[in-house]
Parts: sequence; C-alpha cells; structure tokens
Amino acid sequence: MTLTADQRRAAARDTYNANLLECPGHQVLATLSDKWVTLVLAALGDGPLRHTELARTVAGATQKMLTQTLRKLEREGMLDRTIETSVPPKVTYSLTPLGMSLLPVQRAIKDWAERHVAEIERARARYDENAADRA
Amino acid sequence: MTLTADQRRAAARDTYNANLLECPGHQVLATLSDKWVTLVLAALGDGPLRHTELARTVAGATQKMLTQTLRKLEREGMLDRTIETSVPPKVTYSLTPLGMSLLPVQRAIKDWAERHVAEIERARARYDENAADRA
DNA sequence: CCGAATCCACCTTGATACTG
DNA sequence: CAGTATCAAGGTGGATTCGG
Repeated sequence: MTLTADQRRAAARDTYNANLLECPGHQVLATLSDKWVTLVLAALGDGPLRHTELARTVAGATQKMLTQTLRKLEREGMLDRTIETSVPPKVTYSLTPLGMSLLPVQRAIKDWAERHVAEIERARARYDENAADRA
Repeated sequence: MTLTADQRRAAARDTYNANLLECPGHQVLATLSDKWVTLVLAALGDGPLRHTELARTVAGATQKMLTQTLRKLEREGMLDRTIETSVPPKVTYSLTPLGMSLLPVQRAIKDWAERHVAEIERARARYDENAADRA
C-alpha cells in the first residue's frame, strides 16, 4: 500500500519527536537555554548559597521559578541540596562537579555571542531595511 | 517613601527582563536551542540545499516552521537565500561564514552532552528513586 | 525560612487551506 | 516549487495563597 505525502510527513514527525526526547544534545540545550538556569549556575559558580541568598542574587525570579529551576538542576545532578533541620531551617545549594563542568560550555557560548553580536545586529538591520523596501 | 518587598521584586524583574532582551548570550542561546535551528544548521553544514531538499532532510518539520526558521536565520545573517526567478522557481539556502562559525559551538555542546549523558541519567534515576521513597 | 499548589493569561506550535 | 494566512490547542511563566 502506498502512503500519501501527508502520511509520510506525519510519520517522519512522530519518529523525529521520539528521537528528540532521547537526544542528549537537545536535552542539554534545553537545560542550558532555560531562562533561569544560566543565572543560577553563574551565581553558584562563585560558591554555595542559601535559598534566600539565591533569591536575592537572581533578583527577578519568582519564588516558583527559582524552586522549579533548583529542583530540575538537582534532579539532573548539577547541584546538591543540603538541609539543616534547625529552627529556622537552613538550606544550602552548591554545584556538583558535573554542574561545574557545564560552566566552560556556558562561557564558550557567551564568548561566541559577544564576538559576533555586532555582526548579527548589522545583519538584522540590513534585513529589516530591505523588508521596509518591499512594503 | 519605602517600597514593599513585592514592589522591589517586581522592579528587579522588570529591569532583569529588559536586560535579558539585550543580552547577547541569551539571544544566541535562544537561537541555538530552537527546535529546528539545530537541524537546519546541520543540514546546511554539508552544503547548500533547496527548499524542498531541506524539507526532506529536516523531515518532521511543518512547512510553516521550516520557513519561519529559515527567515529567522536569514535575518540574523546565518544563512543566505538566493532566488532564481524561473519556472518553476528555484530557491537555494546556504550558510554564511557567520552561520558556519556557529557549527563548532553546536558541536561543543553536543560533545559535552554525549560525554555526560550517562551521569545525568544516573542522577535522575537516583533522584526519582528517592522521590518514590518519600511517597 | 523554605516550599507546594492553584489559577490564569500568554505565546508558541501545528493543522489546514490557499496564492504566485 | 515556494510561501502565506488563519485558527485551535497545549505548554509555560507569573501572581497568589497556603503549609511545614
């Protein structure tokens, strides 16, 4: 039996989506590009911090997003969470070796970005100008 | 006049969001982590391709998402779009030097991911197991 | 002090159908 | 062959409120 073009595309999409979920590169990319992960990583790069200190350092994050980000990173083994059950409780977050090994990658991206941001902006300006011509 | 804690956090968030939009690192990260950009970049890394060839190579992408991705990359100066107004029309996409310079960065991320994926999976398994204990 | 749960508005994606 | 327009649906971030 022959398939229509649409059916073939649909099948391709499904297998693609399945593969994407297992693709290591994409998972890491998803983590790295998370709005808050970058900042949490950078903040903890200088040393362990308590929850409240993190909230101050990553000013702008909702409490929800901060906790969500920390849980995710903890689950992936990027950071450790140590609890001192005192009154008041004391929770400290610190990078694991795995988490620290991510810092150079982050830096590589930042470096590329800073080296090329001017060129990108020129390209955008050119493109938008031509778009205006077409209108 | 004194501000409440909430007001201070809201202000911090606003300035943070404003800065984020200008941050080169974040812009690049947003581009790199786009669902389809990775694949288009990889596909064109081997040489120029026509629209239809791209659609085949990046099987799974909707034509809408493919075009959207291509436009975005063209605007950022990552690729060139050359049109031959014949019948039928012929449109070819090729990476610019800027676009090609992004490939090593992409590869660096992929390398890190593949080196550490096993460790991440172990961490996740550990974390989920402990979560089950708590339940 | 630390965190979980809920509600809601928004944005992005994808399906579909149509033009030069 | 190449590209555009429209619309519904789902995921995501944020405000808020409550609990250990």
